[in-house]
Amino acid sequence: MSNDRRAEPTPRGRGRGRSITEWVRRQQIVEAAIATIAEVGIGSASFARIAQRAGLSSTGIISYHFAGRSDLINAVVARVVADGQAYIGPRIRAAEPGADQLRTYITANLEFMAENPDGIVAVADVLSVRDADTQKSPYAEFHTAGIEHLSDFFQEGQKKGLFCEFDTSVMALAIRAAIDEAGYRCRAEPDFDPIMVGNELAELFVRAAAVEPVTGSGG
Amino acid sequence: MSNDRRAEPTPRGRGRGRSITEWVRRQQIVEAAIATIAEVGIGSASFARIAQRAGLSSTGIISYHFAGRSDLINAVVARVVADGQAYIGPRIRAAEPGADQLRTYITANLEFMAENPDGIVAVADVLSVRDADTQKSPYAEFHTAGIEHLSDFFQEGQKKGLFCEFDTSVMALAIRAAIDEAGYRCRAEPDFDPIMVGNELAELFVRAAAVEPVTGSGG
Amino acid sequence: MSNDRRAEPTPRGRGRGRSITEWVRRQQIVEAAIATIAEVGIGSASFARIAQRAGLSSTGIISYHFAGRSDLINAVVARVVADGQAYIGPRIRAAEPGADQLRTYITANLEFMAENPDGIVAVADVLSVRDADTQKSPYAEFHTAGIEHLSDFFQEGQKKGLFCEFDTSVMALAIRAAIDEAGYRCRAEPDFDPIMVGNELAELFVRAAAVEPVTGSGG
Amino acid sequence: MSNDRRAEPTPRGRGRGRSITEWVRRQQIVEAAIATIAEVGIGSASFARIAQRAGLSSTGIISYHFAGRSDLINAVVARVVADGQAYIGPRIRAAEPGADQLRTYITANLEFMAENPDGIVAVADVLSVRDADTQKSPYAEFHTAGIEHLSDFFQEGQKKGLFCEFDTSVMALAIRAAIDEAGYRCRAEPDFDPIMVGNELAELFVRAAAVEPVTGSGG
DNA sequence: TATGAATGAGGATTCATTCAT
DNA sequence: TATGAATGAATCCTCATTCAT
Repeated sequence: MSNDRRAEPTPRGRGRGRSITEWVRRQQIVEAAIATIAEVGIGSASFARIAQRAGLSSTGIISYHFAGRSDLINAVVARVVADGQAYIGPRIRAAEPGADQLRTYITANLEFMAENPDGIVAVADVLSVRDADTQKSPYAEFHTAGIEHLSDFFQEGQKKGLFCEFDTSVMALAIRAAIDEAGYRCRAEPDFDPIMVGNELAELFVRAAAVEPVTGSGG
Repeated sequence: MSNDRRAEPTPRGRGRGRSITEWVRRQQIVEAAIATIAEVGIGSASFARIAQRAGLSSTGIISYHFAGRSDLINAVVARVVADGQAYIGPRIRAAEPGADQLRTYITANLEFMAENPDGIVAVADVLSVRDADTQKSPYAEFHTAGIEHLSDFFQEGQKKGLFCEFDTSVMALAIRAAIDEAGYRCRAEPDFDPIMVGNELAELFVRAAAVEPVTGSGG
Repeated sequence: MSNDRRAEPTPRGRGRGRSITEWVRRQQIVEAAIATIAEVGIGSASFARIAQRAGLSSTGIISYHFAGRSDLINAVVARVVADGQAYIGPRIRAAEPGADQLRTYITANLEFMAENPDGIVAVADVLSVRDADTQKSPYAEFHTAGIEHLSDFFQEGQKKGLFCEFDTSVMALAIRAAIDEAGYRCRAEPDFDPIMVGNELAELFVRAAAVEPVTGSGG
Repeated sequence: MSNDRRAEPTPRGRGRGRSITEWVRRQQIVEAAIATIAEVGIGSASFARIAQRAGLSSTGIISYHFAGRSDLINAVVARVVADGQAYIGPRIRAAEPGADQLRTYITANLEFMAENPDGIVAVADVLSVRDADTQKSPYAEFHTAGIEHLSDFFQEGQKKGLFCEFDTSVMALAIRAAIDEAGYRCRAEPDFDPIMVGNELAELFVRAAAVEPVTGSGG
């Protein structure tokens, strides 16, 4: 009847997982959304398709658990980012500062990708969407946050003499772009070998960032 | 989303420019489409918006000149790719084989981007779209073609000893990804300086591909 | 919009207040409904909004206590009408027959309105709703009952020579309409002074109904 | 896909009736809307029902000709108001200032109503709708404009000694409310005789507004 | 009794496309 | 060729209601 502000005595928004049932449903929907986006693309990932994949009998239930499309997509990104950090973080912290950490960052990303290709593809797809008004991706914060983090990592490394001189944000941009692009390939090309590509990318960027000629790079 | 083979009373599809008016109209629409996609994103670039920007009074005219949405988008990609090749090709051929050509490839790409940001953004956006059925980007051929071309370039270079050993397709992938990502930034961030980034990226990848330690970066 | 006869496991409909808790809950919901309708209008007064205002955590509880939307709205009207009669009735009975009672009827209505604006607005709003099938307001009985009562009052007055000749139902209609309209204004216009308007309306209709030229207004 | 601002190279909004076809369709839709609102009420007058009554095969066509629900409803109100003014205006101008004009105003309104009951009911219904946010009727301007006009009429009359002293806005409110209420009755009650009621109301308010005791009311 | 979750119908609106002018 | 009007499928979302707990 009207397009007024919401009014709901129900979960919807960021219902910090009040009940366990609700949390399970949200996860279920988020996972279905990830799979759907990865399969048909964000542009075709309608509530109907997501509900269908989740085995739900109605799209209304998605609207019930999420405040709207953006809320769902935010949850998708948050989920993948969280999973990724849980996977990658420890590995990086276990690596030695400098080239080793850089290598680990890249290879861990691609390993995670190998195990979770849908998530990576879905997020990359989501990030490519721009709002018609603001012209910016509403979900870009995760992306830029990741890149800035990487940039900081290089800056510290440079201070410690672990890396040569270069613009750290450009380096971060290039690495992140390569990883994301690899995500697409991972799904599009059956032959794509993420582990191999990870190693190659790692050596590539280690060469580019190394403080001095990398003599015996990989071996 | 799918629809084919109809009794076509008139030009439509690839009507290789029946008349000159027809050709002009197609160009006009393609340019409006590029600007629109660059501005609001492929997901919101409806025929209505494109027609509006082109100063057309009806969306029907787009359907008249193009066999469908895909046809128009193909034309968009083809146009940008052609423009890009016209800009970049000569510069590369003028450069010396090896590192210099690589530098030129990257910087020329970003120079082109600086002069034609809409095109780059539009194409990058278009390429992110996947067909719901095939799961593949219907426009990806241009992309993969470009990458394979770049990969071939490295392979030849390696044969001639101009580049060190690395997986050429991974290197090509990384470079292309960095350039495309830069395209996004170029539009999203007002401070983004494509020329500077081009130079940085060029040196970055030259270091990564160089046959031996790059001592003096630019010369 | 239509639905009836179901196996009712519990109170629901007119369960004349099985328990006291039940009665309290119903009152609570009815009051929330009145406030909600008055605020956002009958068209936007969804169960969700009403439940929210009532501090309930589920809309299900409304469905539990009321047989349906109509049942709730009926309760709303009944409640306001009852409150109104409790307020106005004694005042009228205390007044002298004829013009004085008429004055009292009108001013008491507007006094009640001044003290209970939500109720009046809500009811006026509710009465404006018509059922899609029957084309009649399902809640109109209260309205027409009120008007007929007023009409009877005038008829008796005319018999006793207290009022001049006029169509009593038209007079009743006009008075009731003026009072209801005042209700809307009361909420819509911050400056609206129900007491003043009540007095003005009272004199207006006394002039219109008086048996002979009204010389001194209040006496 | 997105809820962005419109983009349309087509009529939609107030397309001041560019083409004649468009104007005809708009009229057709407006008339269907009036009939539908009058029949099932504003709350149930969905685009689907209106399209059905108008013999349209799709609700999309309504969205095509009107910028949205509000635009359509505005057109409904504007149409009825225009028709009403065209009917009533000349009659009032032909009447003599003072009581005669007042009588004419009321009777002409009810005559118009007798000939066009749907319009009156529809508008009254529309005006009863409040926006959930602003709490005000988005279409109320016509209403208040009409009342203010009437109020001015009385004020001038009072200056010229044609009417006795009373609050002119309260009088205007009462008259307008009575007329609108009559509109409802006109549809709800088969026996309702608008001409008779018009005459009764006219005399009623003439008595209430007359400068001195009205001896021979109608003659 | 109360709750949260689920349901499915129905809401307006946008979209690419078609077709008679 | 170009236009405006029409189409109907598809979009997200809200709603009152039901039901197991």
